[in-house]
Amino acid sequence: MGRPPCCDKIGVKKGPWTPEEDIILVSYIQQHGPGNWRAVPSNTGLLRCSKSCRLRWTNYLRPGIKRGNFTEHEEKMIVHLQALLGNRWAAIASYLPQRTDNDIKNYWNTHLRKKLKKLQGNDENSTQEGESSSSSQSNFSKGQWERRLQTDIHMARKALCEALSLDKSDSSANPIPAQQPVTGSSSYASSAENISRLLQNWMKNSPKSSELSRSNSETTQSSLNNPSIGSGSSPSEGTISAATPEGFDSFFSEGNAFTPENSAIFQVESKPNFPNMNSENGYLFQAESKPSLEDSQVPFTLLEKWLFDDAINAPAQEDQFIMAMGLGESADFF
DNA sequence: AATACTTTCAACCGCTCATTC
DNA sequence: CGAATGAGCGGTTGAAAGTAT
Repeated sequence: MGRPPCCDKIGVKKGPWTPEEDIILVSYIQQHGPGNWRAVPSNTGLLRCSKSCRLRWTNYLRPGIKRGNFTEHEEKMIVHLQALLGNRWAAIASYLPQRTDNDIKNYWNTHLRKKLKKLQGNDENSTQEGESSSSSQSNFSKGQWERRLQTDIHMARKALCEALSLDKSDSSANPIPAQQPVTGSSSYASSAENISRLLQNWMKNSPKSSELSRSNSETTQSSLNNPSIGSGSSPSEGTISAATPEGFDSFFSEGNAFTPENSAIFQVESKPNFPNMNSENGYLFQAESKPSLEDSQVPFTLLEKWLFDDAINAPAQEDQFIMAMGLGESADFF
């Protein structure tokens, strides 16, 4: 039996996403929620692979994403976590909820690695490494690997402890500032601003000029004109009003500037608990990458209990454990 | 102003693990 | 239980933007 293939490569569009495609995707997810990516291209008419849709959502459109310059604190976190976890960008990103793994990976490769290299270059007389920390990992001795393993366990304990403590208290009890749960309008707003900015740029140019600037926008335009999209040709799939030409125009007309405040797409209740999919008002965004409070209220398994108990007893101060890992010196990096 | 070179980052590719049938 | 497929991850690519000559 099995399932049909993810997506046939024929007719699948590649390359940069257009604002129109973004809107279609966001509209769809607003109504149906993230997940079931396989169904997204067929239900929206997007000529994109499901994988591409997921990537676009998680790396760019998802609420709570912060773009632009990394703060010094974020840099430090990345350096520390990279030293601890290696190139496990998803794991690192889980400690920086407003950043995507792709973002962190790019930032590491383009900025931090060079910075470290420079630093180590200045320092190389005293050390034999003289390479980036990632490449130097191959030189890890057995003891270093053991230490790293221990660190991973420590991190797991810590994360579990924090996740479990969430349902007892609010986020103010969170020991790691950057790990605040993505909640409510503020995080959402940053993403909406991203899209708003993107779309405002797009609006500055007419759709025609936008078409010219995009190599494959013809296909997008045709998808917009596809009557199967929007206006609910498939009743069970709901409607994507912004995806219709009329809806699209009115959606971005002067009076309907795409802002966090008035966008119908991005209305999000600022409750600490994220509502479930398909609530009365349609799907409201939830932070995908963070476990919901309900999720953390599952009964403890033996392992979780062990981790949790141990974490409580352990001196879990981040600085202490960073210092214990001999990484304190990397703080001087800045 | 034109060209070459470098940097940045969004997106793709291929792999692994999880899930479904 | 095994095969097929989905989802997610890390590495890599290439177009666009920026900078130097």
